[in-house]
Amino acid sequence: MTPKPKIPVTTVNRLSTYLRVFSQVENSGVATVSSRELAELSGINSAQVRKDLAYFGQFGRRGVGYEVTSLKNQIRAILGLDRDWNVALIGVGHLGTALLQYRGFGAYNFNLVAAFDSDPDKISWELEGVRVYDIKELTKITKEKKIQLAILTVPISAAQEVAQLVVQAKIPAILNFAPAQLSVPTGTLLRHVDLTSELEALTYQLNQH
Amino acid sequence: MTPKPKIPVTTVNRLSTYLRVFSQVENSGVATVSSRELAELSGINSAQVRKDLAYFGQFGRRGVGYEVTSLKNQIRAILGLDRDWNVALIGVGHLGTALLQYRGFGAYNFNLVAAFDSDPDKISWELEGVRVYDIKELTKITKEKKIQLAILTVPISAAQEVAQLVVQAKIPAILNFAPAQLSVPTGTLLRHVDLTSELEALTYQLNQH
DNA sequence: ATAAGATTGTGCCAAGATTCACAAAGAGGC
DNA sequence: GCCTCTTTGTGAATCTTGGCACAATCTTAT
Repeated sequence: MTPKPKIPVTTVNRLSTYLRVFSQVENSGVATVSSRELAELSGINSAQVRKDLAYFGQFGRRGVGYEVTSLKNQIRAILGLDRDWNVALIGVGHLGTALLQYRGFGAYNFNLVAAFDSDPDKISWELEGVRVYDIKELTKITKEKKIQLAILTVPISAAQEVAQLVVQAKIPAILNFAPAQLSVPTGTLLRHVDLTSELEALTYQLNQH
Repeated sequence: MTPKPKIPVTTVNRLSTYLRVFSQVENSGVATVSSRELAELSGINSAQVRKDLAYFGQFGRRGVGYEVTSLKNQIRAILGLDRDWNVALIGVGHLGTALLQYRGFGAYNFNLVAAFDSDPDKISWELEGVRVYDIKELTKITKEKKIQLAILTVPISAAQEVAQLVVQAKIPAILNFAPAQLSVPTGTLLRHVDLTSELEALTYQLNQH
């Protein structure tokens, strides 16, 4: 039914940046903001800003700019942040524990509703109000708690195996922190955050003097 | 003197992926690998793989493929991983502490040689063998320990201010985990990892059914 | 009303990245 | 030595993304 707009992936990635800038601007009490100001605050070209926003509708007013609060809410809706998302964290090691404690996730629309591990010493613990379940219960708990996102913080050796369990449990999206190349069926969304490769991109450039 | 090859940034980002795949393949004892196999394991088009690798030299042998161990070392050298890098972690909160404990960094060529914070309760502590210094000592310790990379895990409110201190201390590269838009002078390298925006990219797609 | 000033939305082109497709080069069998 | 098979390296074609530049639209002042 929709006119099939074909939004570039790069545009979607930038929406988060705009959202961050809007929150910042909103706190300073400004009511409207122009694409030029937005460009300065985000480091993105102003024509790019206008084009990105125009993909989703005509949000601006010529001669004035964009109404901060209204556009912030529009972007939130586009990103699906006008509702809550239930998140599971799989792998309660160092990184997993830190993310459990990291209030950044819980703060907005992401509810960490369950954690999973295979280590009997960790199962049944409660960390920051989140219960740790046996990974064997993943499918059952996913249904019960309506989990829609899985954050993978398992060791590299277990990553592909656990990814398969996530797919079987019908969780439709994975954010993978394990430094492994995962293969999932089309239909499952997958994103990869690799701390080491971020550092490597920096050392590459440092290495070129 | 070099013929100025102009490597696309996207290519550099993929080198880390190839490196990961090579380590995996090497462990399974295979001596050579073709661009088609590499493509399957990495999810990247085989012509892309060949072109990426060809930017840096003629590493393959026609009819055979690429020699795994040799090419792995070549890529490591290109990324600057044939030598060690001294890393400082700034901001010893939940996420910072987790990264200190995360052996993934130390494992390869990244030596976490110092941590910094402004909280007197944390200063002088030692976590995982890494001493926590007062942020006021950043310039001094940077010189002493030859720090080349800074990982920023400070609260958003302090991020820009701390980034300025890092620049003043002449650390040439920053990996920023704070969900803030930092501005640094050209000459300082900056990369940004935002966990929330990664999740948002997923909810956007989930939201489109 | 009208004019001056600001700022959006977008057509168009340039730059960049990806993929195709094929000649060149090596391997291996006979 | 020659034929077949494999696989690289790369020119050309295609697709994607970015940025300029300007007409269209709105605001405000007089």
